[in-house]
Amino acid sequence: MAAEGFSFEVTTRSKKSKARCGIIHTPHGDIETPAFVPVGTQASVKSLTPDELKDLDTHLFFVNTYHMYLRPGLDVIQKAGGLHAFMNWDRPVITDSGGFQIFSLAKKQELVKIGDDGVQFQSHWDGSKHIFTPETSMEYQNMLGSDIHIAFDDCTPYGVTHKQAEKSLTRTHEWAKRSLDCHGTKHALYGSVQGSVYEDLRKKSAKYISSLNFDGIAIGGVSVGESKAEMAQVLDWVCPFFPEEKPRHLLGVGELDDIPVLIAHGIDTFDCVQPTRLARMGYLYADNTAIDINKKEFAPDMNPIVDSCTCYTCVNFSRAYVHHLFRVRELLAYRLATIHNIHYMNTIITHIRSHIYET
RNA sequence: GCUGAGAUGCCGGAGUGGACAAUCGGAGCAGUCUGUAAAACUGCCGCCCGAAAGGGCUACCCAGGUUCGAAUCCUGGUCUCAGCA
Repeated sequence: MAAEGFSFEVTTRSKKSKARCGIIHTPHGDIETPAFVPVGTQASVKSLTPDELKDLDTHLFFVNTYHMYLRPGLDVIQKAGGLHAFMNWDRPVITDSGGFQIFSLAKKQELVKIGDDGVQFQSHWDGSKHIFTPETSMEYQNMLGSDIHIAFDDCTPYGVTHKQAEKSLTRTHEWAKRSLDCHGTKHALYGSVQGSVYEDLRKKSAKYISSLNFDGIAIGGVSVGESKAEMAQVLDWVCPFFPEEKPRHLLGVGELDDIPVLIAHGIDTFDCVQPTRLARMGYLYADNTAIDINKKEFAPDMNPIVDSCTCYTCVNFSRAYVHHLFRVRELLAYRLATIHNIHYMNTIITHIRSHIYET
């Protein structure tokens, strides 16, 4: 039984690779795949308005349940009429389960305690303690009303032993089952594949998650410190097990050079902080790399960031101007940079899509 | 002109006899960033040698002096600011 109003169709398959084009249908509209999914952790893709996101041809973005739960609080979002109404975004939204924060908050400080039943978080705002379980994560995501939910999982850091990864994976699988059991069909739910960099665990996980009645597959536990070769290998192991008719989301990946690789593996959507974060640091995509617009050499440079780029930033402003804005820390800098980087990402993907159509 | 305050590295600004090449900001320079505690973080930041440890040199307005030792104390300059005439 599929989630209400949710379906996926593959429209084209590449003959050269596992790449495919498709459409994810959701109650808030369609998502053409492959697609880059910008991250808007706290119900905002930093510095952009929803209208700007739409103009960039973004159809789906990523919000974090843990962050929404802490602030503004789910009661506020419910009062607003759900996440979509709260943010004034009428296109689809995908929410994270909170699973990644186990990894992320534990990395720097001990803000997290993991047990088999669930996880105790200490709020990064005020230190107050909160418990997330598969059941509460599903409940919270339902309260948010996002279109795609992710099962509660345990993301292992790079360097864990096989034994640790196995223990964590067992937990993730139990949590996957529990997530599914209590979730309902009002929204789509993706199961999360883990297993670190171990072939047997990854394959086991891919097989298991594929066997359950999820609406889609999420691959987690990558881009946590392993090499790009290792990441590609994980995709090699895992992707053949996935049902063709289900969409696959790769969690947290999306550096420029990752894109062709992940698409060739048959990934349909992928989210990543990198393009928007780099933008805010002044790193702007150009010629398949990023230029640091803060550098002095750009001070008198009257060219656009990228000559051929048709984004709002490149059409209207020079490198010199964007350089200036960053140097004096004007807020417009972050916005113009973010617009450019998302546009750049989307342009690359559109290009790859058309390539898949042709082959 | 009188009275008072002060002059510190690119800038702001600590330090008021040894632990000072000099706290801390800012600027500058370099680097990091992949399900965002990120408009963040890290390093360098007098000159020379060294990968580093470390060593050498020149330094806290100028000129003298006291002292084993001075950015710090004394004398005399120069300049700046505030108040009063």
